[in-house]
Amino acid sequence: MMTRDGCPENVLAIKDAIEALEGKWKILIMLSLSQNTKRFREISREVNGITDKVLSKELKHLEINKLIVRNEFNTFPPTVEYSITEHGKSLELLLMELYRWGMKHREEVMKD
Amino acid sequence: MMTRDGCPENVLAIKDAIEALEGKWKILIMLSLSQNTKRFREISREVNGITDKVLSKELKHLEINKLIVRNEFNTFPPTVEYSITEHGKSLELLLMELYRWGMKHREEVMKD
DNA sequence: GATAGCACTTTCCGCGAGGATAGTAATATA
DNA sequence: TATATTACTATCCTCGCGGAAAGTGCTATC
Repeated sequence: MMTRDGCPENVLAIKDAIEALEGKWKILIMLSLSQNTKRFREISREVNGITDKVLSKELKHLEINKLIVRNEFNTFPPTVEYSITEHGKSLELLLMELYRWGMKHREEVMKD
Repeated sequence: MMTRDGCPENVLAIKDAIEALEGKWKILIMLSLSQNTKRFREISREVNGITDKVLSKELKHLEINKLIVRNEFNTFPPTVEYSITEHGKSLELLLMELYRWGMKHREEVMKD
């Protein structure tokens, strides 16, 4: 894995994985939606401190990455529902690994 | 894992893990050092396009995170060696997982 | 005597992410 | 009649990342 020749293409896949998760909000939004389908305003209330503009952008990003789906009903005050896809659920394993390493990492860095 | 109550602390560990790896250069530097101990100029030649300033910053970041060690010899033209720590090597598994999910992710996103 | 190499640091600069705020159409409620 | 709600979009502004380029102290080489 960590070999010279593996560099370019492997790194691209790794970067794609990181990019799908990085930033201040994506994980929080995914966790919020992992409970169940939610509407825009519900998410914005749950994910503390996020602005509408940023939430809207992040949701689009997650949708393009097929981690969530958007469902629009043309009701009179607009109704839009967001839910996690199967692919989105497959993140759970990766998040577990990140969590595991992250914990080890914190211990390692804390101890002088 | 992806439960409501797990949110705050789990997310911190996950974010630490992501933060240790995110950005344009960290993974490339780690891959370069995973081969063997190297000097500043060697890394800068191998990691294509990085500037001295950024490389210097990234190396500091990696050192603080105990993923690499810096060894300074006070020779007349300065000699400094960087090498991977045991903790740094423990990244390999995580990178494998990121790679695996990243590949699945690319397939998923590519197919319409 | 000029130049190159090393491991940085410093300064300047541009761009983009993201925060704050306000606006939109349409309806229900007070 | 005024206001709240919904899911956004638009505008403005600030901050920080990261690139380009040059400087530093000292030596070895041409």
